[in-house]
Amino acid sequence: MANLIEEARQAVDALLEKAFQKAIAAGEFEPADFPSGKVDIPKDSINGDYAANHAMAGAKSLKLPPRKIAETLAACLELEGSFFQKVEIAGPGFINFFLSSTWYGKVLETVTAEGVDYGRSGEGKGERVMVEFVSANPTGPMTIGNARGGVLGDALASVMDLAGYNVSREFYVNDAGNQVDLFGKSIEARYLQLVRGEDAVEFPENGYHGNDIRELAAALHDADGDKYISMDSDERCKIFIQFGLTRNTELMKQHLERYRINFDTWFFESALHDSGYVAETVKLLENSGCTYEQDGALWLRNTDFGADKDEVLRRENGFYTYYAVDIAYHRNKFIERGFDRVIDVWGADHHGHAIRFAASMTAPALGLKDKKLDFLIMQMVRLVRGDEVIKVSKRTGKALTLNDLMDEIGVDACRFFFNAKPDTHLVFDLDLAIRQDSENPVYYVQYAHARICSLIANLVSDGHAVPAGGINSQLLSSKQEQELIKQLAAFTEEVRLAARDYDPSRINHYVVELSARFHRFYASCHIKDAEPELLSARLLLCDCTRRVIANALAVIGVSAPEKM
RNA sequence: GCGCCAGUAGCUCAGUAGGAUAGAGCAACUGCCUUCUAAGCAGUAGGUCAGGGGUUCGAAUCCCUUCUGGCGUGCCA
Repeated sequence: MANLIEEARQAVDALLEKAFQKAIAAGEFEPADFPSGKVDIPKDSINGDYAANHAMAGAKSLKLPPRKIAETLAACLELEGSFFQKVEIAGPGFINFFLSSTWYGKVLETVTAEGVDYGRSGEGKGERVMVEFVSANPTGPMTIGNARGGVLGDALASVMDLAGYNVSREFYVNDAGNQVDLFGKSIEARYLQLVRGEDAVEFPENGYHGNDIRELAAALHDADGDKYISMDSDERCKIFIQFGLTRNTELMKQHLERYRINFDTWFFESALHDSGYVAETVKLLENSGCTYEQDGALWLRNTDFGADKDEVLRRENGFYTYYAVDIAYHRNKFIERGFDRVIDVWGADHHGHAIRFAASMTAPALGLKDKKLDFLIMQMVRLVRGDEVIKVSKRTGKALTLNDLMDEIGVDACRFFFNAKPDTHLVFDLDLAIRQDSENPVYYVQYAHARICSLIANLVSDGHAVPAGGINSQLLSSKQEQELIKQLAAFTEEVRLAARDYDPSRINHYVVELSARFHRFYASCHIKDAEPELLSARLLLCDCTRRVIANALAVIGVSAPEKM
């Protein structure tokens, strides 16, 4: 549960404050408050491992030039026994701290002691969080957009779990509404075409043209033949919808499992209708006076809550709109199920809705004042093949499915590739994806892991053992060794930031950098032929690296092979 | 029109709760395997951080503005 970066930062701050008080006592500074500065990790370690800007921040209150303040503070510092071995003054007045072997040793001890839990922190304080993601329409197979939303939501949930939140993953199944009716009519048309011939039956306008619809119709026809012909269309569609939704939902579960996503709950929209919860929620809004009737429909006066337009809750025909259902659904998440925070992972094509919807959720009648609703809006995936842009649409059935994609590039590459920063437009080149082999960074990372596993196995078979601790960390003195250890130490902090920013792609970059540092270490430091004490220390360093790569890959759902 | 997101090396992208000389991978070029996995390492070359203003000790990062691209602005979800 240790955040080693945070500990080092706090250590710098504490050392400086102590030096500051000492300087005042010695009459070097006029009495003043300790200037609040920032402790950063410089890009170039020539500027130290940690850099403090307190001297610049305190220039005004102390009425002294920053460099002078820095020099005085540095002179008063007591580094004996601390995480640091020396400081330097540089640039406009930075105080640069250089880590000591005490700290490097502590990092390896911590990783060893925490094992699979290394990276975990109590940052989230057990706050109950729901991440709702994918939630693909059950009217067809999942697409490449769901591939992105899937890893994003899943990895976000993992990162938040590790950061100490109590996280639940949910898939919302839209098994009601217009789209579902259209789905039924599409299957019906394909079924009738099977019986009466393709040209004898008209396909509904805006229907779902995908092959999966034909397959559903064929499955019905294979099983029950012409049995549904004589039936009333409404009744027939009801049966077809039931059949199609059940089958599609089952398929989505299978494919998501293959994609290594396991939802805690599958929540069905129909349940909100059947239990009267939608009606109850709308009534609540109606009673609070923030609705009005116009053109026979019931409207929510959303402009009262800061939105740019009002919304229809109930149509003239008495049916509730998706908007009303969404409000009910989110009220259910917070009120009935008690989540403190809900994060919805939505595509950018819903961002307008997200803004207006967030406004609606502040309606006092809903009683969600202390609750937090956040949206993780991910930009669209642009599908291209070389220079050609491929237009995808579930309706026209031209989409590349998630399952096809997993067949082509594998689950690991797929998860790694789609775990990109949410707010960048992702260009997915099919040509590139298909020949994505050793060019893919996922292999670079997996190779590092496999390399370490093999290395350790060889040493163990030579009679060496991974030490449980107690190594001489002073021996790990090369630049490559120290850079590697610093990266190991950063994992917990990286997880914290990924959770804070809702950006799990940070873990990708982290683990690529960690692997790079390992490869550099490996190329410059031999282990097998090192002196016993050094061999032991390096062996532990390798083992810790293996551990952290595995932990990081686990967070983003990518496998860590022992052999490649 | 208004709103959201983006624009960084030839390509794909890091870096954005202000920090020091803007980084990596791919592609190009040069080295390194009879010794722990060469799916690797070391090096060369590549930049008006879209343009312009501002804020300050300091701006790719914050503010304003222009341009370009994607998306939204449904009684679809």
